[in-house]
Amino acid sequence: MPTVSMEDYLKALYHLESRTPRVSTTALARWLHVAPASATEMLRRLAAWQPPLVHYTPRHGATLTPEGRRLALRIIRKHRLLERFLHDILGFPWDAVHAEAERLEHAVSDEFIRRLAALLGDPAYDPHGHPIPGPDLHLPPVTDTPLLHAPPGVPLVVKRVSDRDPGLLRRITELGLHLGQRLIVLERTPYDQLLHLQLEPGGGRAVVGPRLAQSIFVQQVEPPITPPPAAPLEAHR
Amino acid sequence: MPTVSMEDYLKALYHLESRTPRVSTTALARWLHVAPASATEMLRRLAAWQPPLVHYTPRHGATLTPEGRRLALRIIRKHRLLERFLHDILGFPWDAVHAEAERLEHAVSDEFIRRLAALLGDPAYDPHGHPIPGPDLHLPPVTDTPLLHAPPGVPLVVKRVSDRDPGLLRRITELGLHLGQRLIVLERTPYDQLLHLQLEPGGGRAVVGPRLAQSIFVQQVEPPITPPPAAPLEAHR
DNA sequence: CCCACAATTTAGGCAACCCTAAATCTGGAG
DNA sequence: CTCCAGATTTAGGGTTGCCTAAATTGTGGG
Repeated sequence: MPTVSMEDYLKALYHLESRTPRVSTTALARWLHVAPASATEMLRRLAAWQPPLVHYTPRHGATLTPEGRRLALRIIRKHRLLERFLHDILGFPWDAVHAEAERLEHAVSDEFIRRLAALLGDPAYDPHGHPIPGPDLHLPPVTDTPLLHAPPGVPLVVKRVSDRDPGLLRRITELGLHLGQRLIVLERTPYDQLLHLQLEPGGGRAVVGPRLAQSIFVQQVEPPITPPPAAPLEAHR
Repeated sequence: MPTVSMEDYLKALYHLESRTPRVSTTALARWLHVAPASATEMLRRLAAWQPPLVHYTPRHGATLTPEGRRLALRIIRKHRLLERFLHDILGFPWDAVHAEAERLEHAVSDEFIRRLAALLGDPAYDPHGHPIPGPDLHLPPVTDTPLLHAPPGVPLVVKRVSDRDPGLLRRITELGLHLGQRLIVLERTPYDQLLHLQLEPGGGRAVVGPRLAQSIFVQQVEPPITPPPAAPLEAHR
């Protein structure tokens, strides 16, 4: 695999921080497919940066500093705008844009990105539904949840899908799912091993396993003010 | 300055070979702004490649092998298509596209270039008038000559300009010159120190020194047999 | 024909990445 | 409160580039 740059480490830290406030060396290494020792080395470098890009306490993980977060978001902006370009203008399928953008994001200048954003009409989301940080690097709040944890019986919309695994994206497409797709969770088998879905409109059916259900993010369609008092099917978490 | 990759060495060798069949270490090093020792090192590596990318005789310079030339042309194709894109679609001024393309050419995939070429309508020339190798890496024969050596008194057209020096490009623009510009060499002072030009139509005048005159390539207007290929899309800004 | 000088290569180092194998911590089970 | 397994870091190397300084070598002028 191609070598991983400092920028990739910042991006990875940013993504991982949304799950755990402190990111462990191992989690970082696994995310980037490098050896733990390589992650340690880079964390030391990032912490030694002037100004520091991470707070790093050996053996206790790391967090991005504001400056580190700023740099991470700049790259994420580049990445997602490039994905829009690759998809909308060059016509790449959505399972191919990630890998291509991954290489380009390190090569494009800020000026390039300014012009590209203007050309694309300052899009707010990438082809997988991830929000694109604005020029000021702001992001809208997250309002979707993994399909895996979505309540059954209520109408949902697909808002976002993970993009790192092309195979996953292809499977999602094959299931007839796409951004904006409406669906309802009909039934979940014990331990969330399988989710039975009804796609709307058209009433198609689909069954997804937990890995897929964790990679698809949905939102309720009629934003509920009052949760239905009727006893719902038991909710697993 | 950013680090220079193996691909850059191949490109440099390709360009330099059009001047001297055998390229010296020093010429290569100067072209890439690296120390001679760095060029020596890379020549050894390129010659040790499997298959060899250069024929290298220590102390007597190097030549590209067919395989090396093929790789060089692939990158040049990427570079020039990217320049067209940056200029025509993103609106970069023509003195800025080279530097940007220089970074991007190493990051884009072949698939990206296929799609980009289609989007652009398979252009034959980059914004500076350099021919773009086709997918088969073929190039049209060179039919232009440096303005410096153009005959006086006959109508000429600007066909191509060197692109490595943004300052030069800016000066060319300021002089009122652009691709397709018609002109006549009125007079050359001894030793080609200065060329007096008449621009047509409009009859403007310009005086250029030898450096500029060597960076501008022209062709006589009443073309011998072959009609000039379609000029690249509109002129730069 | 020789020798000095310019061109080139060699020697020895540095930076950013990577890895494996061998220490060394840390935290949770008992 | 101990002890161990897993997590992490350290040690020692590798690769692609780059550089300076010190040999070399080839060649053109005398």
